[in-house]
Amino acid sequence: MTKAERTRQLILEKAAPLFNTKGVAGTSLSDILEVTKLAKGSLYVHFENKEDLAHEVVDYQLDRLANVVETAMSRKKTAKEKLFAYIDLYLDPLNPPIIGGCPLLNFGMEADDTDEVIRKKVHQLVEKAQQNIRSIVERGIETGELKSDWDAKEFATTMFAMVEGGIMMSRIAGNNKAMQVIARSLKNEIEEKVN
Amino acid sequence: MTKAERTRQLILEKAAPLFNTKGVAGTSLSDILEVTKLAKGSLYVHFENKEDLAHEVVDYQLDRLANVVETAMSRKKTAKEKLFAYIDLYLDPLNPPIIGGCPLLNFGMEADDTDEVIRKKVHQLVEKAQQNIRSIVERGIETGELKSDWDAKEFATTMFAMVEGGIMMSRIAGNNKAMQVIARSLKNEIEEKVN
DNA sequence: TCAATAAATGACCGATCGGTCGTAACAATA
DNA sequence: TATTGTTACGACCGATCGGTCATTTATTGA
Repeated sequence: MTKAERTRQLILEKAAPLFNTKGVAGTSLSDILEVTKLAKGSLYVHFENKEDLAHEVVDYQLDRLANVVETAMSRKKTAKEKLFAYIDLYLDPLNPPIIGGCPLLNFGMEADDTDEVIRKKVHQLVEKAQQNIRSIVERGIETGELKSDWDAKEFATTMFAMVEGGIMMSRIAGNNKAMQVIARSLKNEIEEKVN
Repeated sequence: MTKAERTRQLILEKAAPLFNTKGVAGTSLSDILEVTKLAKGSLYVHFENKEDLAHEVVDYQLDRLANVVETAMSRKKTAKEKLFAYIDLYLDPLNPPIIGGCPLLNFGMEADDTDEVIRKKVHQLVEKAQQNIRSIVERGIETGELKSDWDAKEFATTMFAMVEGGIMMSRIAGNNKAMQVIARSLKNEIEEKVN
């Protein structure tokens, strides 16, 4: 890892939680300089401008999220276990694995009307996440673990919506009650589909 | 309505869609001056500062949302019809009744880490919306319209989460497919509980 | 080891930010 | 209609915004 690569990585790591909590518009370069302990000129060695940095930070955060999910699920064998692992990842939206909460929700809702580039990046991962859930259910049906009358695609959509909605509710409430109700409800629904 | 009241109302009306699409941090006073055709000093006749204006705009938007929901549901008689009316309100997140989309989602996700006052305002309406759904289900059970084994509170939480999650997904995707799947799924679930 | 290359610095820039205030225009009311 | 209180105005303020660049310092590879 060259010096440049290390510095670039440092900036992304330090800037990511700022953008994810305060938003892109709400985060200034001086905020980033403060946490990185770098001078302003250094930022521009590694990034074209604030917009470019924001886009790279989004990539960085979405990669992290994808990895967290991937790791948690790959540890499990059965479809049910994998789905439960996914749900468990989001059980505590007030102390989330990624500071500031789900970047899909945060960046997505800020960017939907303001930044087409970010919107598309977020969209890609939203699609991938649903595809992931869907594939697990479909494979579960194929192996006979899950009942075959289950609409995998529809379930993927509703499950994803419930999780994101639950995160929103819990973060707004300042407690995790909503998310716990939702997790229980989702797990019941899955349990009913296990043969 | 005095002159002051009219001007104040004008500012709220014109500023609301700006805040709801670009966010509070992403909206400048000059943006607001442009759409209101007012001079800067006028803003400060009616509001203390930008933060105060933002809080009043949030109140204004949440009142509007509450009214839209209230109006749509009060037209209907049965519990099923009322719940369907609620769902139908959100069927087209790309052309929503409130410009910029659901203010609970927009303001909520921006404010959860940055503005406690807004967070609490949003929280109140989120609670009220759930309570509303819950009451309708409970009354439906009492009148015998709905099956009595239905957990009204849990349903209110999951339904609200699904709708908000569906809005998020559709706005990020740039189409309404996700929301339509969710609406259909919710309506099926309700239909199954009708006696 | 040392020359060539790259990264880091921070003073500096114009633009824009949120906010103030003296003055002019207007509205309300007696 | 005259008077008084209110609203609207916009030049102005200091601070901060995102961004540049000549110079210094550090890294790299021959």
